[in-house]
Amino acid sequence: MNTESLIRKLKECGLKVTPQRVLVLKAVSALNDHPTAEDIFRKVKQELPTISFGTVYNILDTLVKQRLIERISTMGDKMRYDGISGDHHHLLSSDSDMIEVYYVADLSGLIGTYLNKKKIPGFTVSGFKLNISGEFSKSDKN
Amino acid sequence: MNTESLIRKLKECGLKVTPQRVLVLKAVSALNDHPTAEDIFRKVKQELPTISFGTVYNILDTLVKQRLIERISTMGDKMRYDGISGDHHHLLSSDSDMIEVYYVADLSGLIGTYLNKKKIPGFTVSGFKLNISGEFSKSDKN
DNA sequence: GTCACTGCAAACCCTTTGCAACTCA
DNA sequence: TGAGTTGCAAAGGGTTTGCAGTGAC
Repeated sequence: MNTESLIRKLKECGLKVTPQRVLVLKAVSALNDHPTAEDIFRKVKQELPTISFGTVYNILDTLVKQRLIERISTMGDKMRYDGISGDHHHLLSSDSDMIEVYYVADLSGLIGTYLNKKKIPGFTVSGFKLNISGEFSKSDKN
Repeated sequence: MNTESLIRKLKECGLKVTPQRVLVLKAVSALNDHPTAEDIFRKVKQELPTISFGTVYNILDTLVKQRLIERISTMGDKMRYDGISGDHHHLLSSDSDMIEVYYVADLSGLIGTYLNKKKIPGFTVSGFKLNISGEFSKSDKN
């Protein structure tokens, strides 16, 4: 995603546009493998060596609150972030904290239709994510 | 779940049966609301006041490795555990780390059938969990 | 009797916070 | 200019680890 549209996104949320924020947002988008805060920190530091860890955390928090990125839940200990937009679910490795994205429009449709039809008492659904656990075969990346 | 069957489960996994392990396993089963390690610690401490936090963590780790309980992923900062067996998914509150169980055999069947039919290249599915996010209405418990 | 487990406390590590300096609007 | 943001460093809090003592088998 280009810098201009990232800046526009920040402005649309009423956030001040700082180099740090643009770079963090760009890094989360670029690192499409659900980076940890540290991954993002290292990536941004390449272009802006003066940035601090605290700032990265602050910015990530702000971006999550504005729903520009997502915090995703994993089995692991660290938080991971997801800048990917659109319908996707996650493949989680059983024996490591490897994650991959699984795009499946029709599966989302299937579940969405089901949840719409079958109301859940006392709960209003706003979204859902399917975590599929299993094992990656060796040939796969990483 | 009664104590005998808990003990049997431990033995089946080749684990030494200690009062601490039995009580932790019992607590996770009894606390059906996805307790944190601290919840479990407090519960067990009622019956065994000498137990320590470290032991609870150690035992939880062991039980997860033996697949007697599950670690579940939440948006929150703390780890939560799930001793519930059987097909169920989770309702996650958007604005707190409240979790509830959602039993739906047919939804699981729906997704399971889909995943069986549509193979994922480079990945062998062993299970899945649907995280449904949204809002609980006030009338609901808590 | 042996070896694994417990209890305790310190270490660890990721994340948050406080505050002075700075900067975008 | 001034409200909001950054950088830094220290604090915080959940989890892990090391080790001596204990207990299950």
